[in-house]
Amino acid sequence: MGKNGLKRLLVVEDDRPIAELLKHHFSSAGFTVTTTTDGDEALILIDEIKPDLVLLDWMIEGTSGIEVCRRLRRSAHTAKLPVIMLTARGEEDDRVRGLETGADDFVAKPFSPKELVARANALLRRSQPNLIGEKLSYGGIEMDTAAHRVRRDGQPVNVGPTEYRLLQHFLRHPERVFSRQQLLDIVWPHNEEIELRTVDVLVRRVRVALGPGPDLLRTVRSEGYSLDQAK
Amino acid sequence: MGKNGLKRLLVVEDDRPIAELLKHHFSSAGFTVTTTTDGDEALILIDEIKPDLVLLDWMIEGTSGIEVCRRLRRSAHTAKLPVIMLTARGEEDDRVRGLETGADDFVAKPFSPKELVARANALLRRSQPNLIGEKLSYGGIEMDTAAHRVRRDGQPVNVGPTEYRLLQHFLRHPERVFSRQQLLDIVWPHNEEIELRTVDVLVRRVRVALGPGPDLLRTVRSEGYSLDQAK
DNA sequence: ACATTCATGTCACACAGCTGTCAGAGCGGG
DNA sequence: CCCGCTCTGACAGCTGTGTGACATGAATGT
Repeated sequence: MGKNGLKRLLVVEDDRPIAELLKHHFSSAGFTVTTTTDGDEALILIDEIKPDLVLLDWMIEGTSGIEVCRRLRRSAHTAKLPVIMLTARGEEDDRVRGLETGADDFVAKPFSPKELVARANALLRRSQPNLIGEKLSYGGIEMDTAAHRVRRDGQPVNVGPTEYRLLQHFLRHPERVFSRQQLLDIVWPHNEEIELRTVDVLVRRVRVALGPGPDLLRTVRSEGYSLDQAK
Repeated sequence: MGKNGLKRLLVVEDDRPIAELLKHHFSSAGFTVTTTTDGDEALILIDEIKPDLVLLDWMIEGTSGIEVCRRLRRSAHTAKLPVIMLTARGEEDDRVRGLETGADDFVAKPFSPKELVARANALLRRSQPNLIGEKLSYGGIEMDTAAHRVRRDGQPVNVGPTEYRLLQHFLRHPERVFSRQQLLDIVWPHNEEIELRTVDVLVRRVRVALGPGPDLLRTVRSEGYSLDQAK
């Protein structure tokens, strides 16, 4: 897993539009996405960037998707690397063969990007149990997403649902400024007709909830807020 | 994006009443709206007016909506152009196919104009974000645009928004002289009716903020300023 | 079903920090 | 030594943010 809780994803897909589509959706879902169109390059990239998950098109240039998957399974280093296979054909045969080669999941085109993201996250949760109980921490704040619990310096912290999501987002992307609008888009399920200033209030509530000690939610005037130790 | 922050929108819809409805609502929401009923004409218009967003009906004359979308994605120039698909049918199949072709969002008729506007704005926000964190540095000054933070020789530097933008511009173009007028145009959002001398003051404030040590902001008499190590 | 508690979004007001401008002093080149 | 340009400190106005209170609505417990 990358820093900041960002999940690294490698997309191996030679249909550029689809690759772009995937990149876009997975980026939005909090993945760091690398793409390649070539099977051999994929194997090299996997060594280099050590992704947490691979999306593998069935039919690609160079070494075929199915072959890439086999090789991954053969090497101890990558034997457990989660792989989702993509195929243009929806026949059961392919599905069976795909899973036989060691793919963890198998999605037929056309697919729904949302569903694919959901499956990817489900797979990550399964294959990296520490993800289901994601342990986020920064500057003395600890969040256990499994227990849905937050502590600061060991002391329990009480936050409401929205405050929790806000804090979680900051913990996943520390030391990075988000505008009020971005936070609304990300943290609020239905962001329509919600005042920007509401974010201020929520930030304050999180601050209060976190109790005394250094204020870790830095206000960046005219920009937004960030989770940050340094004042 | 057009001047005045007006967002250009192209509506491709052959049901005139609906097109009018859309035009009306999006105009109210601050969009400059162009409409067409024909897919082929849409492609031409997109080249001409370079919209920031396209609303694309599924079923239209000429080249179908789905095909228009595919072509947009194929061309590098328009590959990232945000597209929202509209369809009369609400079936998941269409939704999947719509997204597969590269549409960024998909709205089924009948739709709520308000919601559509909200989604359009959300999409625009997401498609033109400053997500990448630039690391700028020069002569001991470091700027992390993601964290919105500046250091000099490791020491945190406190600057206001305008000073930040000024410094950022210098860091992006070091060792290069900019006139006061140029700096006003670049750094100031609304540069109307602002005195040239004001730049002097801002430069000074940045100098002060950068603390002791060599003055990296070189005054070029009767020309302007530049970020420069050599005195 | 009801009562109660909790969470949430909004507002009004207070406050702090930022911003643009000015006038006078300082500086450098010719 | 003079002229033109730049630096500096002060200041008033303004924008953006912090804060407490409140009404509403959802969730919870009885």
